[in-house]
Amino acid sequence: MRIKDESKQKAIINATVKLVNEIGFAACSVSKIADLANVSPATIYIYYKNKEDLLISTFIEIKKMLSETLLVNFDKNRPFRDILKTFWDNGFRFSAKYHDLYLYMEQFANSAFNDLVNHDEIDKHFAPFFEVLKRGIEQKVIKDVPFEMLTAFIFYPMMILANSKQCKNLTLNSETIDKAFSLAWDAIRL
Amino acid sequence: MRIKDESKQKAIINATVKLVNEIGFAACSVSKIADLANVSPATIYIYYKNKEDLLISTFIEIKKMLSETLLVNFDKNRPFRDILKTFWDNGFRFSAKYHDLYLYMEQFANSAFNDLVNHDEIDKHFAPFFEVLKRGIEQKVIKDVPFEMLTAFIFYPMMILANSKQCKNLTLNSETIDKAFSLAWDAIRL
Amino acid sequence: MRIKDESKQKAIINATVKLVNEIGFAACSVSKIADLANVSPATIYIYYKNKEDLLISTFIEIKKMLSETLLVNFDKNRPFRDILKTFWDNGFRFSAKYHDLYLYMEQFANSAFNDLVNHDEIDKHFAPFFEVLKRGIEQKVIKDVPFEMLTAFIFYPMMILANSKQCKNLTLNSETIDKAFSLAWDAIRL
Amino acid sequence: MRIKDESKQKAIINATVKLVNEIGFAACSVSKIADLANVSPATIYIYYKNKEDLLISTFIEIKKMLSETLLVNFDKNRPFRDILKTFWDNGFRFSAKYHDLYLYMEQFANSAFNDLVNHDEIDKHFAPFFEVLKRGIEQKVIKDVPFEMLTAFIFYPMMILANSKQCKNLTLNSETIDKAFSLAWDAIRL
DNA sequence: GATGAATGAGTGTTCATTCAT
DNA sequence: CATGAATGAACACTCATTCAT
Repeated sequence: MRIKDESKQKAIINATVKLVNEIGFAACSVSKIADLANVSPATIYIYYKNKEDLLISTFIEIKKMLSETLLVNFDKNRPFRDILKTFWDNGFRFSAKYHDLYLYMEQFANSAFNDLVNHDEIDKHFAPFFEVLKRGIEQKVIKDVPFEMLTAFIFYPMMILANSKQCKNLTLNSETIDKAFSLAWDAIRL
Repeated sequence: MRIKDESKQKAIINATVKLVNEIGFAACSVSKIADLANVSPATIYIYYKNKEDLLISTFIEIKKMLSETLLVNFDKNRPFRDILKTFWDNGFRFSAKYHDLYLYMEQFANSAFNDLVNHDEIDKHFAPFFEVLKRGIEQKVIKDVPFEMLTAFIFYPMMILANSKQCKNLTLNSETIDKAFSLAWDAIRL
Repeated sequence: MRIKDESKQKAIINATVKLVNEIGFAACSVSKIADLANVSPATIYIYYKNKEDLLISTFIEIKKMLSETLLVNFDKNRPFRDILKTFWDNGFRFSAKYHDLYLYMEQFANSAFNDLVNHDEIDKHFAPFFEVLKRGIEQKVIKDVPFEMLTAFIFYPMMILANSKQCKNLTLNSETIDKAFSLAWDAIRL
Repeated sequence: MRIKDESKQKAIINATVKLVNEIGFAACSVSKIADLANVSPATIYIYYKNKEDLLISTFIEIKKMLSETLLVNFDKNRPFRDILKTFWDNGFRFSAKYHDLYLYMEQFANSAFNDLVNHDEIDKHFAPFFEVLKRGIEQKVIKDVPFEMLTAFIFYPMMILANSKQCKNLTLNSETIDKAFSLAWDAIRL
């Protein structure tokens, strides 16, 4: 048995991401992806059960990458604000470095496919982040409100600001990123 | 000649919104909409130039409704924080009252169709909101940062919190809504 | 009872002919014709039983016009060759003057609709022409071959030569028309 | 992978030709062709880019066959009249043997599709025929008139006479074919 | 007489997926 | 493993025609 060609799978994923960004989820078909990836449509079904599986797997893959990037330089012994700031900076770094992946992630998360994803599985990768928030509440550094309310003022503003389509007039640089963080921090700190 | 039956157009819009919420944008076809609206597919093309036109027009209609709802009880002479709080409450009221419309709006805004919309036209309806922010900055009540940064901490957290799909574990009531507002306010105030 | 608006009917016929020439029979729809004629699709059904009736009636109308034009200056007492030459010139005059009608006629005659036409009815209008041929045979001026063979060397070459689409490189003027007639005449004369 | 089934393509072409003859160009739809060919509509799009491509390719294929048939027994050293007579006989042979193809060709040539064909490409196959005419003029055997005028008295009468729909009352046999040729020859000879 | 609204049936084409090689 | 051929079902959209006014 030959081994599955990893370069082919990567080509498929890249094509998927690129195409979704170019023409959107609805217009994205398996054969168009195959064309762009320079493989046969049938080949895609070797690597993925079906179209849904391809789209979902790609999403999960990206989410994993994001969680890994977010945790770079994570040191739970540093001051609470600094830890959050590191997350924040890492998030923007990811959005800049892997912009296509980032936009795919957003389109996916707001599509009907999102309902089909096992989010508990994904949340595991973000566990350290939730741990930090939990300690922050316990140590009375941040407000004692539900997690979802906290993330609504940390994660989502970040996602919007990092989304070039939604924020056309805002240039992202270390200055604006810092500024934005001060808003996020003010929102949640006690 | 027969006169245009307004109830038909309403049925088409309702069916569109409902279907997008049920099965998502990508899976939403003209004939499915027609079936749900109890009209012939051809009838849809009397009221709309094509599928794109139907989806965009529906989006704009909803945006208009939202802007109108946001401005209820708007009184520019009240204290700045109160004005914002009124916007905030109106936003959640809209999301509760017209939940389907709200979810449609979100899916649309994150789809590829969003690029086809003339956003300047829509922004006009939200002008009073931007005026308020502008005055807030001038009067040194809120932080002097770009508009898009301010809305990222007011509008978008609201949209996330009001989106039942994204925030499954958060019950919205006047208490949580007030609490969330205090975070938004802390984010932007000086 | 109001009287049928003759100008409307003319507009419909003109639109039909123009559209068939522009986009061809297959692409020609009732609503497109209605648009071009500036009437409602329903109006067409006041004047014609259905689309087929419209197309056929238009064809017959044109054929009638052609037969009338062919008979201009017809004088059975003139020499046989002169009579034919008059037919010949009249034919080219018609094709030049009513070029759109001419091309419509050709497209129609070669389409499947042609089978639906009562050709005996049309042939009546061309009876004088056949009479002339008959006399020509009797007087041993032209070859004694079946009518259809004679027309194949008079009518059809004329139709081809007068069809700008088929004969792109041939300029029609009195000289070339005369020249062509000499070929036709040589073909049939004894 | 499966290999392209040549019999399928042939079935598609046959169905196309047959259907055009039965119901005409305008009424001829892809799904009807697919039904008659016993393939899925989608299969047609494996062999042809679209409907237009199918119709045009079929036309060109037939034209090529015709040109090959016309050139059977072609010997440029025989007397000029004999060469033409051989063309003439070959033409009628083709029209009899491949009557459906012949009628398809005629309908196509008089439809709007004809404008989309690259006629220079087709004319190449008929080059020997034009060569013969050219030599005939040079050797002062036939009249010195434009090519299009000559073909109008050779090709087109032949096409009409061979078209059973246009010439219902004329039986084609070697006698009538010879007779008709004498008219054509008289038309063009000096 | 004249109209635009309304439609079921159809259009050409693409879809996600499977099959044979 | 990898492929292009093959497909039934669906797609967005237009058709010829009728209806109510």
